[in-house]
Parts: sequence; C-alpha cells; structure tokens
Amino acid sequence: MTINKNTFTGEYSYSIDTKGRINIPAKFRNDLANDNEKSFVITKGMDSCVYAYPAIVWQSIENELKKLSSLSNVNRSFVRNTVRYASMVKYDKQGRIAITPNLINYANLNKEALIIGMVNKIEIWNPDLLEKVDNLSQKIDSSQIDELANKIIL
Amino acid sequence: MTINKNTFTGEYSYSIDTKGRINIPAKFRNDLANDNEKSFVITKGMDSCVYAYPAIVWQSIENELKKLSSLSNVNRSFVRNTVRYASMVKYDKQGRIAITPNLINYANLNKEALIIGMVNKIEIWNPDLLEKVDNLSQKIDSSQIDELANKIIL
DNA sequence: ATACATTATGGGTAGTTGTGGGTAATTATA
DNA sequence: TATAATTACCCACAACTACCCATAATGTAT
Repeated sequence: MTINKNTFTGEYSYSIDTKGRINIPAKFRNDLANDNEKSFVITKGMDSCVYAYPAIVWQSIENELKKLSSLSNVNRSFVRNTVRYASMVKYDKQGRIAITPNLINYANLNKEALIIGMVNKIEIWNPDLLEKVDNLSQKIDSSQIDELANKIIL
Repeated sequence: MTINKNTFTGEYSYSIDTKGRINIPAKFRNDLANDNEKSFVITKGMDSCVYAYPAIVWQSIENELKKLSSLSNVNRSFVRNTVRYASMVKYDKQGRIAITPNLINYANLNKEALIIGMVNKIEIWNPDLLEKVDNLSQKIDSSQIDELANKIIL
C-alpha cells in the first residue's frame, strides 16, 4: 500500500512472451487506482519506448488534446501522432497486458524489456535502446539537468 | 523522542542478511513521523550509497516532478534518472527494510553496512567505500569549507 | 543484581508473483 | 460458409516475498 495512487517509480526487468504479453509489476498494479478497472492506455512514447498511462489519466490527456486548435499544423500532427497508436488494454489474471505489434515494432522490443515508473506513467523499453538514449541525453543536457536538480532535489 | 521529526543524525553499524534486509536503527524509527506509515523511499545516492527518504518527504519530490512536461527532452531524462531506482519500502515488525538487488549492487553492499543520519534523509554505505570517499573529500581545500561557513552557522 | 523490555539477527512458511503454455471464443480471410 | 488466424481466458508451477516466530544481545527499571 502506497500513499500516492497512479504514481509509479522504480525499474523492473521483465520478459515479453511469444504472444506479446508483458507483466505489469505487482507494485505498479497495487499503485493503480481502482477506478482504472485494471486498464492502461498504451501508446508511442516520446523516445523509442512504449508509454502506459492509467486509463483515467489518459482521459484527462484526451481532454487537453481537445483544447488544441486544429487550425495549427503543428497541433494537428501532434494530436494525430499521440492518439494514433493509443489503445486501451486491461491486464489479465496473471497481471499481464498485451502490447500491440505496432508498438512492439516501434519500441524495438524483444524478449527482454525494462519497465520504468515515470511518476504519472510507465515506460517500457528495449534495454539496449534505453542505454543509448540515456547516454546521449546526459551528454547534451547536463547543464540543464543540473539546473533542474537545484530546483527540485532537497 | 527528538524535537524534530523526520530528522536523522548519528552513525550505526548493521548487518545485511541473506535476504537483503537491513535494520533501520530504533532511534531513526522513532524519529520517523507517523504519517509515513513506517515507510521510506530508497534510491541511488549521489556517491555510491543508498539514500532513504521518509515516504512523505519523497512524496513532495514526486509532486514537483509531476509538474515537468514530458515534451521536454531534458525533463524526461531528469525524471527518469531521479525515479528509476526509487522504491517505497515499509519496515517489518522487526524494523527491517528490504533493499532491492539493484541498489545492493550499486552501493556494493555486503554483510557489513553503515547507516548514517543525514538530517532529512538516511545513507546506507559499504564501510570501505565510505572511507575512501571520505578521504578523498577531506583533501578538498578548506576555502570551500569557508564558503559554506558563510551560509550556515554552527 | 535481577527481572523485564527492547533490539538486532536468523530462519520457516504460506501466499503472491512471474512465466509458460493450453483451449475456447472471436475475428478475419478465402 | 468454411477455414485460418487472432484474441481472451484458464491452468500449472517455480521462484520469490511478506509475514511470522525464535533467540541472543542489549538496554532499563526496580
């Protein structure tokens, strides 16, 4: 039992089976508020990973997206790309969700997968890819990271 | 009973058992405010040690992180690095927490471990490592200490 | 000093979790 | 419509974890 619902932290290593299923860590399932009815919305992440939002959190994101005027070119393609590959999935009795082939392909997922709690959402990664992306962004943005660190960490 | 809750000082030597469990010093358990529900959040420390924050202290960190939009590259990697190895742990009837294999590995923890109160958080160290890091930092010239002296009155 | 309470540490056990695979129902395809 | 492919749901089981109890060491009060 944690204090904050729909809030995820930590890194877990899980395997994706031949049917494209992956386990949602027991801890995350416990952190998921009941009104989500065991459902996440999975979609393309900003980096080459899969995002999984609690169903009701996704709903509020949809509401935000509705506010973006479609007159703007940028808005249109942004909305299209975020929504296009989104699908609601419910975890089964064993706690697994099925990842769509689209997303498996996009995130380059093989047998091994890393699941990372990102506070309000979950990321599913190919471990090798994550390492690359991580190294890269740390080199580029270290000064900005330090700036953030000064604001947030005690 | 101390005056300030969620405030830790002092050094203690404890052993980590074969299950990865370590005792939270009785004094620290008493210093932990009740609304933490006997829970800490453990994560990677700045040096090669494990940090343990009182759960509610960590919660306020999480709330800050939630405000950062994932559209920014810098924000993403900052959030990821901050929460990636964080997990909430509750101490059992004997007053022990279980340290995740990830963190045991990162901090090079064996049987012996040093627990140090660091005011708003706790550090868990491999004693040998701490000694090395400590020797290193003692070589830092005293001018920097003088600088600190301007900020804090002892 | 003695009795009692608390603390630190080890280990056992029942229940949970992660993983594979099977089968029936549903959907797609020819 | 018949058949193939996909999906949803079920069971099995090894590994792990949470929870409980035991015991020795330490601390505390009378």
